[in-house]
Amino acid sequence: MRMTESEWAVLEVLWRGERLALGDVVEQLVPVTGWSRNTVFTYLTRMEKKGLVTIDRTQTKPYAPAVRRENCAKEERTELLNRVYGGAAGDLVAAFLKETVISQNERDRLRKMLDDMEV
Amino acid sequence: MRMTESEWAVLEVLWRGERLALGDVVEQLVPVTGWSRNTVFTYLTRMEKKGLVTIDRTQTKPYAPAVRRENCAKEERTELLNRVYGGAAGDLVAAFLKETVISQNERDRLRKMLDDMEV
DNA sequence: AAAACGCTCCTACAAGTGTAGTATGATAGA
DNA sequence: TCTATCATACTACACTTGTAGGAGCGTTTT
Repeated sequence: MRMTESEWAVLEVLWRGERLALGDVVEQLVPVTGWSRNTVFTYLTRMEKKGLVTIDRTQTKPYAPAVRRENCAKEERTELLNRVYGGAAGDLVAAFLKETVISQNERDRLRKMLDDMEV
Repeated sequence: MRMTESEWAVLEVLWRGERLALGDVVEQLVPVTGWSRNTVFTYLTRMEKKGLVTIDRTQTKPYAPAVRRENCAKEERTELLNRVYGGAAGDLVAAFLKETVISQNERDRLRKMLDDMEV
């Protein structure tokens, strides 16, 4: 299931470190989103139901992510790849390369990755 | 605004060619989605309101996309790039390369693109 | 202790999405 | 021409998402 941008924003905060108290989450999220404290709380509890967040109610800092960032990133990548490019990764990568400026270093890194794929 | 998978599916059909009659859309969409004819119709009219579809009610084949596939693909790419990678295209491309098998030809093409970016 | 503040819970409500059913008019075969 | 089918329009309804408000409870600060 695709995540909304709001949910991603919440997780982004949780991914930044250890368990957090509501106040911590609010503090980091409000400048970005402008949400009220209750809105943040609602997101957290709804996301618990969906298995995106864990809430350990015995702790003073109950909130933590229930999913790993890299897994979510992968799902998002795969979803885009399949839906928009029918799985043709070459095309997708080409599109990104075409429209983005990538530094010398990055280019070298990518070239190396391509080379390593040989055989 | 992000499009849902369902909306993408509808557009995918419209992008395949010229104007279509409802029956045409239904015929191509139902095998993939299993939706009822009415559901298809509802999507089309709702998507007209959102500016995703044009309906020319004077024609026998009234339905056509209102947006170009490549533009939508670009939006989706950009959205992913920014939300998940904070704009770092190199990382995103690297992630795709790492997890996907890309043919010899594709690799050459991508290498060439990287080379062409020099200076 | 009374006031103030933070946390949790419950409730709410509009807009958007998924998924049709129904009614009505147009059309095309039988 | 009668009937079956298609298209369009309108309506519906549950669920999700965005965005809180209020009530009750524990804690900290006067």
